[in-house]
Amino acid sequence: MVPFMIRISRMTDYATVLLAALARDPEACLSAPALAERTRIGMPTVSKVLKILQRGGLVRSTRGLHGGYSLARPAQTISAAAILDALEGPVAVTDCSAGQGHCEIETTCGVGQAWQRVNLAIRRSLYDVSLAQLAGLDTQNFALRGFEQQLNPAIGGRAAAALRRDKSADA
Amino acid sequence: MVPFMIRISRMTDYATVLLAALARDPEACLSAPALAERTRIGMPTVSKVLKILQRGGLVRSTRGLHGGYSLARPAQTISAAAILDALEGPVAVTDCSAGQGHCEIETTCGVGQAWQRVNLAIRRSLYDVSLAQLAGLDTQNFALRGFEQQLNPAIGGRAAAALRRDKSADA
DNA sequence: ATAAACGGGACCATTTTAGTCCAGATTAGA
DNA sequence: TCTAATCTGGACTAAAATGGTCCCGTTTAT
Repeated sequence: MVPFMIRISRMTDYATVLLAALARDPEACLSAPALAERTRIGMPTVSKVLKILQRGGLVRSTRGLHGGYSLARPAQTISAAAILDALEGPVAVTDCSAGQGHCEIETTCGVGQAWQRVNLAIRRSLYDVSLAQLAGLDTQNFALRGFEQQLNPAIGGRAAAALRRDKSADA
Repeated sequence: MVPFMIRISRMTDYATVLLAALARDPEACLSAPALAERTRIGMPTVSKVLKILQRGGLVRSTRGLHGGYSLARPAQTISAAAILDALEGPVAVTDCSAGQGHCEIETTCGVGQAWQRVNLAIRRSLYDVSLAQLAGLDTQNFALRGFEQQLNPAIGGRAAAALRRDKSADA
């Protein structure tokens, strides 16, 4: 297969597997041990990842006896970008773009700006893949378009346009 | 600033800075020490990165006294993807997609396929940014369009257009 | 009360990354 | 031919990130 450039951390991988499992049982409240068994991922790890997803607002948790986890919203409305955000968090493209020091080279630092463009494009494509698709539940492409727009206008279906606006605003 | 998801390793960052410096002096043959001074990057590190770029075919080297480095081809024809490839090398998206073991979960492994799509989209956008743009030398967008298409028809320059087509077609 | 579950975070081992250094090969110029 | 400047390859170490485990406190149905 073609060489790839983006490395998804193993934790993120686990997250999608777990989310996929939840997506398959939308109404159920699955406990961490139950999910560990279904996914064959180590129980402590499952627990850890679910906690992260909970903080990220992607899953809803119920505590106490018979507690467990379920998706916070329909699988079609959870984008790959949202998953990545929850797991990897905001990451700067280059030290240069985030930091403020040692960048006293003449024109060199027009560099950062072009990477921005790359990242926006990437982000756009990430918004166009839903958990439902990742889980293989939704063979229809780009299903989340309408949904996400409705639920969260800030990031939603118009993500691409919004991002493009951001870009020019920041530039 | 907007949160980003892709982290570019520091080495890759250095690489773009070095390549940008070379791009600014297309005809010159700059030595590693000279580049180290211009970029304020540590000399040993500069040397290391340049060696990698040489192996990756992005830079041509001249040995011996008065030796040095220069771009192997015009800055417009070097894509961000090529730089990433040289530095980071082929990386699998998920362990799942590369490995063969421990993936005996039922339907879970429809997962890999959707990530592929994400990665292709990313790759496409990576092809649409040239070193010239990264270096801030080419304010005109998508300059490598014709070039790279000519060099490698399989991945060529219509990437952006193709991307746009993908999106609107599926909407 | 109790047992099963989530929540937060400390903790360590392993891997990856960054950066340095050295010895060998190459070549222009004196 | 000799020398000095340069690239080439790889070994090596220190630091940081990552993956994974464990513990203890809180919550809650029975």
